[in-house]
Amino acid sequence: MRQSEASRAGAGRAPVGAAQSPSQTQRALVALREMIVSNRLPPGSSYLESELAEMLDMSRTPVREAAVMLEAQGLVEIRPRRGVRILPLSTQDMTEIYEILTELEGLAAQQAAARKLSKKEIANVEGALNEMDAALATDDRDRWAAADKRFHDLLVAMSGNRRLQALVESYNDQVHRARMLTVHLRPSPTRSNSDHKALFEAIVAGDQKRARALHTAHRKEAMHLIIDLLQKHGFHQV
Amino acid sequence: MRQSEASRAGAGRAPVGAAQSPSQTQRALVALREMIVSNRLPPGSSYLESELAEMLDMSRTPVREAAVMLEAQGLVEIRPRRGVRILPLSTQDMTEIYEILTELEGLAAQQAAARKLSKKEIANVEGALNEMDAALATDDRDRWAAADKRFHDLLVAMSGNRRLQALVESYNDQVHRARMLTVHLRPSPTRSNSDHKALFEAIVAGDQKRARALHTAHRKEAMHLIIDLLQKHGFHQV
DNA sequence: GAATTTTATTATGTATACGTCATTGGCTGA
DNA sequence: TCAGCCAATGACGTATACATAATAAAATTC
Repeated sequence: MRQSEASRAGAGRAPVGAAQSPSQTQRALVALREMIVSNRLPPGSSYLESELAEMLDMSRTPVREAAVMLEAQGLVEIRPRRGVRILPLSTQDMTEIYEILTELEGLAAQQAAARKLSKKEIANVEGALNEMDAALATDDRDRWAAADKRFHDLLVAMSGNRRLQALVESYNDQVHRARMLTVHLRPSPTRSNSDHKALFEAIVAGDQKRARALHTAHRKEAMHLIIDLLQKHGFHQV
Repeated sequence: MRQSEASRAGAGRAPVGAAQSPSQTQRALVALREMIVSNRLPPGSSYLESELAEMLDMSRTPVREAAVMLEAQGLVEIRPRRGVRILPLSTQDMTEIYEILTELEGLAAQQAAARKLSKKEIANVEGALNEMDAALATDDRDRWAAADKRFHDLLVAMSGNRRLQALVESYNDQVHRARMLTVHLRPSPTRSNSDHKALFEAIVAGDQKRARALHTAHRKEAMHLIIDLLQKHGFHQV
């Protein structure tokens, strides 16, 4: 029946340098995370394990396993007999997360400044910066947000601390919805772009103190901007 | 057979104000984490899911679920067909974790200083400080380590940021083994105690900058101490 | 008519079943 | 003796089965 198709499709998909085998659990994890982050499973809504299993065309087992992982990441809550609930974030939650992110990314910026960056790393960051400028010129907010995310991801990767990278990614997932929401409500992020450039210069120059200070200030500002916007527009939860 | 005894025992145990229901998964999670951080399951060793299930007298399902959670926490690695492996930490790993911890606890100290602490909070911290002094007087290292941990846990709790608390706890679990190991190798932690007191004074005085700086310095020192000790004694992995 | 008890439904937690794939030991051939 | 192949064992991933507990619904009594 259904499962056999699905597993064959899954097994047969593996293209050229496929990672390992896309296990059902992995599929569920990726699919659910994507659906949550993209707001297709809206915050506050609940789903029975069996519903999700049917959605993803697999049995409850891998869905459950993925749900456990997502709960560990703070994206959902598993409530006995009431299904998997997509966690909404209050402004309080947002504050908690941004405080942590600010801190961790500040550390990343400092460590990145302490390193000797490769040509490729520099080129990648410059690519992201240019992309942001281009997006700004046409006021393409989604494109800008994507490039902004890329810039921050690259920066954290440059820290060389893998755990730091994973951690920041995880928390970014949690606030992604809110960020996407406010990116269309906020004023044009010209200031943000110049911040990024100054920060990058400090990193390349190896000025650790300055890199950290600039980044921390940048993030704090972004945090206040987002939280104020959410409150002004009456989103007490996202 | 076995399971029926076990489940009856589990269901029947729930004493007076029992949390929720001690599900098998919860039991497995708690038991495994305890065995790992206490070094009863030594780093580098591997266990088949079926072995662990037998150890804990339950089926593979809850063991697997708990293993997934522990993997998310970074304590184990699930290797297909090779069992659940207790992750050893290299000095590189220790460095990564301590860098993050230093940062997060520094933030916690700052935020604690920004708050008005309750009488109870202050009393608790003072209790831990006294306990450390007492332990120091008899050079009871295990007792000192327990009080030290309590001090740091209290401090993070005082930040008021729940996520920060959970995060720090999680990373502390990961380095717990190494800390226990070195606490017997290090010189008497008199310096540590005076550091703690100065830090606490800064927090009570509401001096955020100073609280953070003191804490960061304290943690950095501890990190170097531990890593140097491990290297000097030839532990390249723990 | 309302409240309470009883029954029925249903989702979950956990055990078990089962096919697949990897690894290991033996066997064959040189 | 050793390299390479093959078979067999076994662990895992995932599906399914099943008992339990909770909720919803229905029925009965005052």
